[in-house]
Amino acid sequence: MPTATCWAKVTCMSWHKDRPSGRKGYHHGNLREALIDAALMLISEKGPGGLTFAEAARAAGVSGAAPYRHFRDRDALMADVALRGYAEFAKRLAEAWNEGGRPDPIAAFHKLGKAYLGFARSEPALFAAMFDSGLVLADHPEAGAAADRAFGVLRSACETLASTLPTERRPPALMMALHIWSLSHGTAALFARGDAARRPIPMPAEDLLEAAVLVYLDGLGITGR
Amino acid sequence: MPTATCWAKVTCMSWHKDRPSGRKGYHHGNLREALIDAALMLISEKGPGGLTFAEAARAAGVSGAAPYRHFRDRDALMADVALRGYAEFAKRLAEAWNEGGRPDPIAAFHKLGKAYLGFARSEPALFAAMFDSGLVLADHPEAGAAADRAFGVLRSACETLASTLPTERRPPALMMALHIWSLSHGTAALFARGDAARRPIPMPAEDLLEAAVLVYLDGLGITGR
DNA sequence: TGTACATCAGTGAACGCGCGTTCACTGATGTAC
DNA sequence: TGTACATCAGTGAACGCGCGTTCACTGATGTAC
Repeated sequence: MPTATCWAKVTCMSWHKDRPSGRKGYHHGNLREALIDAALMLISEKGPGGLTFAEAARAAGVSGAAPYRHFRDRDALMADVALRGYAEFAKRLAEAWNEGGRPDPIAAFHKLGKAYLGFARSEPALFAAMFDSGLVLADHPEAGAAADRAFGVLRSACETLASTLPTERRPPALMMALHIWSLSHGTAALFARGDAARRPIPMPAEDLLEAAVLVYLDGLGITGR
Repeated sequence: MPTATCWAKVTCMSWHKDRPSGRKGYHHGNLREALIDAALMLISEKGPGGLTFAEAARAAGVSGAAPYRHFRDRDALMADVALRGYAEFAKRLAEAWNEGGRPDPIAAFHKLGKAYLGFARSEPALFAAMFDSGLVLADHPEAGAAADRAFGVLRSACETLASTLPTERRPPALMMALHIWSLSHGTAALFARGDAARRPIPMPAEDLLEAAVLVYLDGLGITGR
């Protein structure tokens, strides 16, 4: 499976069967995707601040005016990257939860956490666009909706786990989901992100998070036995 | 007590008794502090990417060349802001832990969490310089040392709490500290930060974090009774 | 099937702007005597 | 106490550069007939 970072490139190559090496002649063929791909490269190399319209155009091999056919401005490009990030994020979380779902919900819950960290590690540019770009989700409803979908996966997983407890000891699923999100996000942002801002720790971030989730679930009375 | 954001301004005003309204004549008197103060303002208004050498000079009321007397480049200025951020952060965490320390360590532990969130909320510019500026701590030993001091407070608090348990049920303090840091940082970065990137939730972030810490400590067998 | 035409996507030249950086300079401060 | 001088901190003009943005344009594509 291609990573999201190279997705646009792959898409560009396969967009038209007769255009296997990308561009041919006057028209680019798939500039929008190429710009997003360039944005990912720039963000992962220099951080969200390193994304400029001009350099994205250069990386895509077009003139500086061409991007205006596809994005209103730099912010619109960043928002589109973030939107794709949230969509891919939601997809991966849903896969992690659904695949290991039925037999053992606690194991699936741990897979969900690993998917969170795995996303931060393998897609640092998307992660940065989503969480470090200063983008205000309220200004970008589509991205906000994708983010809500991702959170929805987490929340329904928490509902499933909570429902294994008798009602009088059952925690609110929303609270539980916010707790797990905070824990996963803190671990990812501090110790698992795939860029230079990662802080080194003497154990895999996955182990750290799994231990924390175990302790937390234990505190709720969800022990897996 | 003045916030750190206005600290430089206060310092500038009181630096020389005979210079109550700041600058007087050719020399600025305290430009270094004024530049840091300007940097805080710019970061809180436009994010870490919005900090430029030129605009900081303008905000401090000096020519564009003046900052070079005090900082090698923009990065050095950002690093100094982050250093101050970590120092102030460590100080506030230590105060929170020490003030409510003796009688009830669990209450003090919750105060520590509130201090983390309070810092993110009241000093968004310092918080962004520390965690969202792309600064690599390994390149700035002083800032790294201040960050280590902050983490040290958390770690010794965890040691105190862990030592209330019998040795066979005692968790490693390092792991515990990393868990609490992840949880606090995730909550702060997602729900408590004092800028536009904060995500709205239907309860105070402090309550959310306190509940999570309670559950977590419960999971470790630290119940406060 | 061929041709005329509308539409689309990218060109390249141009402009203003703000940033980073250097430079010789100059006003203020402090200190040696 | 006064004076000469070294040092320091900031000036302002200058330069190159890259970015954002607009514009009339042009080559390619698709479609009506």
